[in-house]
Amino acid sequence: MNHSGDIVKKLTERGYRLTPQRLMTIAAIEHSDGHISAEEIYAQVVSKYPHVNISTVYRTLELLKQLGLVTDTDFGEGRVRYHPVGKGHHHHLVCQECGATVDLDETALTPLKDVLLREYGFSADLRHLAIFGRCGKCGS
Amino acid sequence: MNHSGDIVKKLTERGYRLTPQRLMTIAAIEHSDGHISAEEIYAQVVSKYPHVNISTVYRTLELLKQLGLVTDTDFGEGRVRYHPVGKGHHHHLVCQECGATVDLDETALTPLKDVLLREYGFSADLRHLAIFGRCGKCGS
DNA sequence: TTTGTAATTGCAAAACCTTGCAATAAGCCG
DNA sequence: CGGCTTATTGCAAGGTTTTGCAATTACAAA
Repeated sequence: MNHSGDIVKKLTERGYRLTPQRLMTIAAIEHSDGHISAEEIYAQVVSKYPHVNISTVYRTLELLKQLGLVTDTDFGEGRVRYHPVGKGHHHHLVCQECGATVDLDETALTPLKDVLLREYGFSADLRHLAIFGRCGKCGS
Repeated sequence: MNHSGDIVKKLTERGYRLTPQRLMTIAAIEHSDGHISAEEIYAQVVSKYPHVNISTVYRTLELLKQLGLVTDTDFGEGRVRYHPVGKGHHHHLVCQECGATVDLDETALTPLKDVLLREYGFSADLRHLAIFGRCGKCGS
């Protein structure tokens, strides 16, 4: 498991510049509970660096996503939430009826990943998914 | 397998009103190749009924989605594409490197669906998914 | 430490989708 | 057919995210 600072290290390794905007965006993600929205990140960044633009936050998030350092997940809230890959791998079951969410271990998706690789030669990026449906309490 | 007209039938059965806006939106979906965007639907509707508003198209799509008559799938294009459920069930593997997409049979997701139901009592709505990753040609 | 260069940012605008509200019209009933 | 009720629509505004472009700045190299 990675720890705080890993994202910064990987950015420098790959030759990306360490701007204050990027550092603060990364800090917000790493210090979050692991499911933070762009707006929430932006609020934290602005509180210490008022003239930062939210589009810079979005561009940093896009970069981190491309580099495989964060995942973005749509929980059906009308906005996406970000998760540092280093903070552990899991998925979510989201009930569309009552809104309840249950964590799902990474291994639940492993068989599917293996089948896609074996039968289609396709390396699926199945990280931090939100799977929608109906939970037991809400019936079939 | 359903055929054209099924969506309209189900709407009336459930007591929804058959407005011209809805009928034209439904026709556009049913006559499409099965992966049509809201903007494309809207263009078709407007060509015959110029004063229709795109928010009405979106509301109809949301309704059809709730009723399980269409699926909406994000292929990573910045907009969602709609598919009439009656036109057959399948998924897509989308290569994030070269953009190639491969169809995947519905059955590939059945084991996962079964596990979620058995072990979590969760009835997952795994219809017409886009699974992102890297295809064989683009390497692991 | 200064300079040069190209990556990065801020800003403004736009794309996609949703929502509140008053006006409209579908379908029921007489 | 005509009126009634309430679902549905159009409009305008707003939320989330992306993008083009000129200005800025991180970092490498002198």
